[in-house]
Amino acid sequence: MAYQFKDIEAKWRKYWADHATYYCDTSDFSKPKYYALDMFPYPSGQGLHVGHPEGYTATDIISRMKRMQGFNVLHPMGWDAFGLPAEQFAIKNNKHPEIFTRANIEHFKNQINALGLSYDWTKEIATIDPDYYKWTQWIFLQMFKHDLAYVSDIPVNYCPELGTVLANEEVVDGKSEVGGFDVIRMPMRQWILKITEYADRLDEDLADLDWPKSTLEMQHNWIGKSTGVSISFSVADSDEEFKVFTTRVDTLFGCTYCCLAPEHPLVKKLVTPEQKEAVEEYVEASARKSDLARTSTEKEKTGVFLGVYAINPINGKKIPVYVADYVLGSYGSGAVMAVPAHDERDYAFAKKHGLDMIQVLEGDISENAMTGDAKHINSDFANGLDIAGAKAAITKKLEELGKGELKINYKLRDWIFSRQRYWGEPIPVVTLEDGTEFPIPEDQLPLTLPEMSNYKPDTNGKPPLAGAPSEWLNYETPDGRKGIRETNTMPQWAGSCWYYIRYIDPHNPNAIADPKLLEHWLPVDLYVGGAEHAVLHLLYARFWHKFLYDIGIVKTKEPFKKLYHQGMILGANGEKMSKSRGNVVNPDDIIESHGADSLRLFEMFAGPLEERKPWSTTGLDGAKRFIERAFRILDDENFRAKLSDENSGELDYSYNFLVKKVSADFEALGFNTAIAQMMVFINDCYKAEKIYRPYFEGFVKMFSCVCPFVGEEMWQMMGHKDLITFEPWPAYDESKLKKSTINMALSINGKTRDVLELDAEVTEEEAVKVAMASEKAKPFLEGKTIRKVIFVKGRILNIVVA
RNA sequence: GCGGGCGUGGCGGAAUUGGUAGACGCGUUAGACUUAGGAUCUAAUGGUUCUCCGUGCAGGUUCGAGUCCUGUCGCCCGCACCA
Repeated sequence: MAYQFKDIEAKWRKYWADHATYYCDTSDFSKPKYYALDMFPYPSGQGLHVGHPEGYTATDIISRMKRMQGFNVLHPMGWDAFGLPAEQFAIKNNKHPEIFTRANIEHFKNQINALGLSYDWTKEIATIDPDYYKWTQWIFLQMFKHDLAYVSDIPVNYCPELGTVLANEEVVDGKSEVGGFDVIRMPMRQWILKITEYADRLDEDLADLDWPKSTLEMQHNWIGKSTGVSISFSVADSDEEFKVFTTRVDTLFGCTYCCLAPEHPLVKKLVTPEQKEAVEEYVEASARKSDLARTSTEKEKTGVFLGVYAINPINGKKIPVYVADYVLGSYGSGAVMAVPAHDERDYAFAKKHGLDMIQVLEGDISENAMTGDAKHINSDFANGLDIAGAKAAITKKLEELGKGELKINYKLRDWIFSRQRYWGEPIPVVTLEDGTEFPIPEDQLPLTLPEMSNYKPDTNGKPPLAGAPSEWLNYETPDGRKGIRETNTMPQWAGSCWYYIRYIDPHNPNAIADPKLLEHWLPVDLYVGGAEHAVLHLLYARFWHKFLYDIGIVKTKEPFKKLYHQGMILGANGEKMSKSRGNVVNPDDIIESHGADSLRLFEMFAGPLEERKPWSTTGLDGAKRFIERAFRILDDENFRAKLSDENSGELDYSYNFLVKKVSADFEALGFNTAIAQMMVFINDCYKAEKIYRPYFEGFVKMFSCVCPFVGEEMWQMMGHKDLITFEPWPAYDESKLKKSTINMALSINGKTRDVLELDAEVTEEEAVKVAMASEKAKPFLEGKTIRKVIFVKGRILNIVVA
């Protein structure tokens, strides 16, 4: 009958759906649990691309193996469904964004089901469901109550084009990550989450995670912990003082000027009348610059003298104070002490502005600043000390003077959590007439989005919800105080911060999830998704999880034990797939032409999961060919006749090695090599006189994890009534892996000269004897003296001659 | 500049972690079967002056190096004035 993939896939797709085959009873604790999670997709209008099935197939293979191994497997899927494209659709068509979003979800779900992924759809969630975002809002309220959410007028990344504020993480090169529009900095009233409060724990707990090194490193750098000293500089002839942060307090004697960021509040206060005009012009100019413009002038260090002087607390020296935009207002205290001799940036600034340079460490500063370690000079009591010693001595002195203290700073900043958008979770807080923030009572959740006639933000940054009906906007507290609802909404990240928790108990009306279930199912055992989320989503989710841990909701410190990033599938030409390059492959077309099993097999076989791999049409053909070769053994009567209930022993080694290798490789997500071994086994079956039926059944079980449709079909063809899904995972017999004879390399002076067939238990003397008789080795041994013999049993025999 | 990763046949990639380099697949070639096949099966397939040469390049350690060390070149990803 040949391999009719369309019929086979349609048949099992329907069967699995009708029978809810992959339902997971999360309250069944009788078996060990395994939680395999995919990063849930944003249901875009384009539908799935071929990158989606890659990660999804990986977790699906693991899920299927774990089920066979007797685990209770939770393998859910859902929708990260708030987002910009839906809002833009709403604005354009003046229709509710949910219409667009629900249609996309429907499309995605059909596509995903076509791939044969063993999701338990009874666990399906969407972040836009009020039953779901009720709990997103609930978590926010808990954060508010624990002082982790607050409102502030702060300079933010505002994108006029998108009409909203963006998080620092959402701004790339001064442009919005979505759309690539210009982003400017301006002060606005925003909700902020104190992620910095968790900076230390987010950093330290990275050590316990089984995550890609690069991702751990990225998070570590993003948090950017640095230890230094905060020093107070008083302003000469004034009561004012300002603080600077430095990691090189040892160079304090070399400080010849100070710099304030343009945003620093003291700039306006301190500037002298003579310098006022120049300074104000400079401050305004840098405010107008986008982040991109500010960073693109990397080499050029601009700044203006304020006209005032500060006192270096360590030696009482008067030094000039500048305003310069190479100092960031958002890091440390927004002010620095400048040591041109030992800091490259200060060096460049000092050269340009003709400022003094005092060398305080030995070394050459004629061309560049000297930033390495050396003996201190010109540093009074710190002379002769190295960096560490001078740091300690000067810090101690500053502490005695009351002018300095140890301080830890982070690059990580608090998370700007509000967006001037319609299509997001409403923030469940009301601003009362007296200006205070009132969290709405929990029994009033969910706070649902109101129906609107216009979804557009206004040009002043007023959110769309400001135009909501007054019944929605006006609020009265249970004790009769009046107020106006918050009209900002949460960012898209909110819903994805905790979705893995809701899957465990998705319909619970009374709690985020049943505590007993949470304790049993967390953490997630395996989490697979794109590397583009290495900082954003994964850092935010860890932050929320740690908060939920602190308030006793979850019992694990970290949400995701093991993380894997699937590599991107590139176009056939090795370039990134894109419409403009015309190299986009649509999974629907492949399912139509080759079938979902072939698509899955190809994507898993193409190369290591984490590597980027080019698409290959011939490779896809090859995947299908392999399925056909395996299928033929049951389908073709000549092959079928070879199946035997008696073991001829021919395939003993091949099969047992297969089971061992596939078990280990699957566990390590090494799917390409596992599949290669399956191919070897099928090749061996083709050569064999007889195929021992249980061996072939074992093969089909493992094969079905990669190709579930044809796997299930073949299982049925072998006469089974029950599904292959819950069959026990094959075992292997270690004793069958021992060969009686082995091929051992014979090398002379390290170069392989012959391969000897030897008894597996051969001794060194016997091996050497055989080696001496080798025709191939003879020319290299004749007339030589044996100096040394290296014999590694089962591996190699190396004879050193001279 | 800093951090992370990677360089192996015509191509995607293997290599028991220091022990026969090139598994498996793609492609190519030959043969079989066939009215025919771009289907299927079988076999061959790193290069080569037939003796060697081969894992980006140059050294080193070792009986033995794709694997370890030093230097160097190239590519990819992230961060980027963080004081």
